[in-house]
Amino acid sequence: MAAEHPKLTVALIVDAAIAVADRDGMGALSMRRIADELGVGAMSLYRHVAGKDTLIEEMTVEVGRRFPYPIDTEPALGWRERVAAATAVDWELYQHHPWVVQAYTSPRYGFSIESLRCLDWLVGGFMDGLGVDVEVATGMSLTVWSYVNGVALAALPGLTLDADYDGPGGLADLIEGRVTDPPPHLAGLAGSARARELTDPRARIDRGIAWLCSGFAAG
Amino acid sequence: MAAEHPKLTVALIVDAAIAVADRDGMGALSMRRIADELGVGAMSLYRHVAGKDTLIEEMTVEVGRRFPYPIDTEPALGWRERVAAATAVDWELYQHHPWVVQAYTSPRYGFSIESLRCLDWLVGGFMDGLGVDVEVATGMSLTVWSYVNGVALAALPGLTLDADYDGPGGLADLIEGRVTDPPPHLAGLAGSARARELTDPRARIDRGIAWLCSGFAAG
DNA sequence: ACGTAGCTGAGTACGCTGTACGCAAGCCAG
DNA sequence: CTGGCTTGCGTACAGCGTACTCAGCTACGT
Repeated sequence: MAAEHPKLTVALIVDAAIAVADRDGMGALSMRRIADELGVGAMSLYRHVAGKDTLIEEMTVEVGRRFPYPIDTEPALGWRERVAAATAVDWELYQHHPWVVQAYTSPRYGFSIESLRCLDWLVGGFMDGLGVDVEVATGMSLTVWSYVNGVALAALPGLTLDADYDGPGGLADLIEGRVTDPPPHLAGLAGSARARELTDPRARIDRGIAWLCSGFAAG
Repeated sequence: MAAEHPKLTVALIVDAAIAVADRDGMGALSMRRIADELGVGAMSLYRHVAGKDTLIEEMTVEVGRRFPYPIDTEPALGWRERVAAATAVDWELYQHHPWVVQAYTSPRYGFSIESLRCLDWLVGGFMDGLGVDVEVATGMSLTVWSYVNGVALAALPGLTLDADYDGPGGLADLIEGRVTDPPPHLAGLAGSARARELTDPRARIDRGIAWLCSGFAAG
């Protein structure tokens, strides 16, 4: 007590929850841990938050607000620049808060009003730059988002609690030559320096986005 | 024990676990539920399975075996056909066992030896059809996989237990005109029949794959 | 100044989870 | 028949989300 907690608002709870998730991962995020972080009883949180699911949704909205697309700061960007900016911002977000990738998984990608504004920004770029209609432009935008999410998700280090899994997966083992009797074509990857780029998520995103943009431009 | 259980092998446990996950979802998958399914004590499972994580991994391997790529049955397919076949098989797998998409999330995409064979098949198609080297071909294959996963993940109905979320997301609301004051470009989606295709995951996959293949072909 | 209504935080408790540990029963070799 | 070894089971523990109840403070009408 002793007036240690300013007031215990929902914003405070969301901040504490983000701190816990950043530090210990989504698997360690529990109402009791959050309450401990605030020096408060677990049930006190429920005065301000409906439940864990909605808390997580508010967490994703909050961190999304902290990593905004340059919608207003760079309004005149071309469609390729917008795609690059969007993936860069998303990637930065995932680097600072890996748990959001999982969070996007469960409550079905909020599509908050802010998300719609971001989507609209991408869509506008495609429409102006490529002359496509809204439907096609939206499809392109969603494709970019899905791809970035897909790569980020697969690249997540230890998502829930599986610290036993050593590295980035069997592909790295294969490249490093630790796989006996690899399939014929993939055998060529063993020891290849350029193949090591395949295990770098950021590089994978850029390559994939380049292919996608090439496909967009080809109509 | 009245010889009711044939023997309680690991295969039996995996089958029961798959049945539970199919019926009640990944969120309801617990060791006790699996044991009940088999008419067996919960701790008995641990004689044959190291833990829940490894069980889930064995489940994904098993369902993967049930939905094989047409590697041996259709060896002469071109690269576009291989991509189409791979996405079709993956999609079918996700339809029958939605929980695998989540499972791929956690234990960091097994990349079992069987997965490597599938990857190799795609890689071979790209190398033969487009004349690219192993590194590029592997990048293309991984891009396809990541994209399909990304779409499937976002399209999952109720992943854990959030039955409160009604539909496929705010985008559908926007298309149906249930969003007040939508962003400028996206406003054009309201009431568009063609926009409804944007909420169909299968169609989204095909569109995105088409753009990707176009980008692959463009070099 | 005082009574009171309402808000806030905390405690207890329930049912669920994964699983470490130890014990009982059956099978098979000697 | 006897001893080991395998297999299944029951108990127990720590942790989870959260429904319900109650104590204490705040603020306001009178």
